[in-house]
Amino acid sequence: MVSKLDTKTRILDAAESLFAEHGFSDTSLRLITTRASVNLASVNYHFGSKKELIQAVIARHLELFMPLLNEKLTALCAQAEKPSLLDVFNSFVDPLLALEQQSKNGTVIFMQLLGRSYTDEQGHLRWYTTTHYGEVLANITKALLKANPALSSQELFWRLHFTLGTAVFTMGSSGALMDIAKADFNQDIDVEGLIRKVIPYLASGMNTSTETTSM
Amino acid sequence: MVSKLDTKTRILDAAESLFAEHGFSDTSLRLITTRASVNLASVNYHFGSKKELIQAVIARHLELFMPLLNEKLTALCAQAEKPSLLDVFNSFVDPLLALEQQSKNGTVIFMQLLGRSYTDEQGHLRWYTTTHYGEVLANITKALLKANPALSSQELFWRLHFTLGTAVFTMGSSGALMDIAKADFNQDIDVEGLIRKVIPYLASGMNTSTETTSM
DNA sequence: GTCTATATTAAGATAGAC
DNA sequence: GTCTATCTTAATATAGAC
Repeated sequence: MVSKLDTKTRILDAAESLFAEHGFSDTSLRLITTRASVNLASVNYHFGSKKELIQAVIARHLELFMPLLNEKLTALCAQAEKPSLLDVFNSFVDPLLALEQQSKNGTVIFMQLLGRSYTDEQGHLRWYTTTHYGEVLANITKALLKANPALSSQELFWRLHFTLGTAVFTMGSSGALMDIAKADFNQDIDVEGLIRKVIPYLASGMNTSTETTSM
Repeated sequence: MVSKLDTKTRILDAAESLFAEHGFSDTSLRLITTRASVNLASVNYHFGSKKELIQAVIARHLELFMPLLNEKLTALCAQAEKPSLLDVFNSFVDPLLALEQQSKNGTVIFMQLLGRSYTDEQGHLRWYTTTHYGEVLANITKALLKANPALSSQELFWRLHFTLGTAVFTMGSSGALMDIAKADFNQDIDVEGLIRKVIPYLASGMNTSTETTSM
């Protein structure tokens, strides 16, 4: 079985890139099975329905990403009495880049799926994530609070979602953004470069004081 | 003609809220016409196609929002030699809130449409906006550069998109976020409150220096 | 497990009477 | 301008042979 990837994997690979590119609704099973070079009926045989295929695609990424992130965060919290916000956000870099190895463009696809899962009708993601990875989410807030103890849990809640929005939108449209950067500024930047570019922005937002400051 | 809104407006009103809620693809013409209490065929009579209806919905918001924003920005640039970043971002508040008067939940719907226009396959928006409102976009960058002259045009490009991501995501999912805030923190916040809460975050990100800083 | 063939449903769009 | 009725296409899903 070294020869070729099995049908189930081929479907997952094709589905994830098409979902990320066109969204869930605009990606038909015919499109998926054609790209995967498998029979149309095999999706329902292996996954039961399109809905369950969507879940499987998202789950495959989360299963790789979440444990890696959890490791990094617990290590950071164990080692540093008061980590910097940059340290906390930098903990996301390796787990995100690890997705590149699982599938081509894995990092970008993962972020696009995150964004679509939040907005598209199929917003099961929030529920799925919190029930399956509640511990990791708790560790994220724990690390951020160690880095910035002045944050109230309310403020942390809001800023976490501001952060998520920036990250999802930026990485999700990274293809277009990198193209523009190349055309307008002759700037070559890859996914890792983009991640490292957005992190200071995120850290700054998480760090700012609530009061109206003079700038 | 004081009695009832005309068919065309009824369709636009129904379509915009459904598009914002379910996305373009997941909203059928049948759903729209049912909610608008008009005949199915009237969409094609008045707009030609679903695609053109989508454009019309977006255009109606932009036509109200963009001139208002332009006024604020030019006034700010004329009046202040070096406006603060908070001043620049505060210029968006009134134009955004003006959308509330055009249609119920207009502000949130507008931001949701912005987000969907960027991600959904129907990403004509970037083209439409730049060709129709290039002057306003230029004034946005002009104001930001006056407020933070240290920004290179490259950095400004990236941070503008970080900003857009935060705003679109936050406002677009504001319904869910406000519900959670109420349930978890007993915090009552409305759309204007949310806008005012995100602005310091945006200003901070736009202000931060590129260098790795100690935090 | 994989294939062909087909059932079923729902979508966008239009013709033509009023 | 508005309505009913219908055309055409494409989607998900399944039955049943191999």
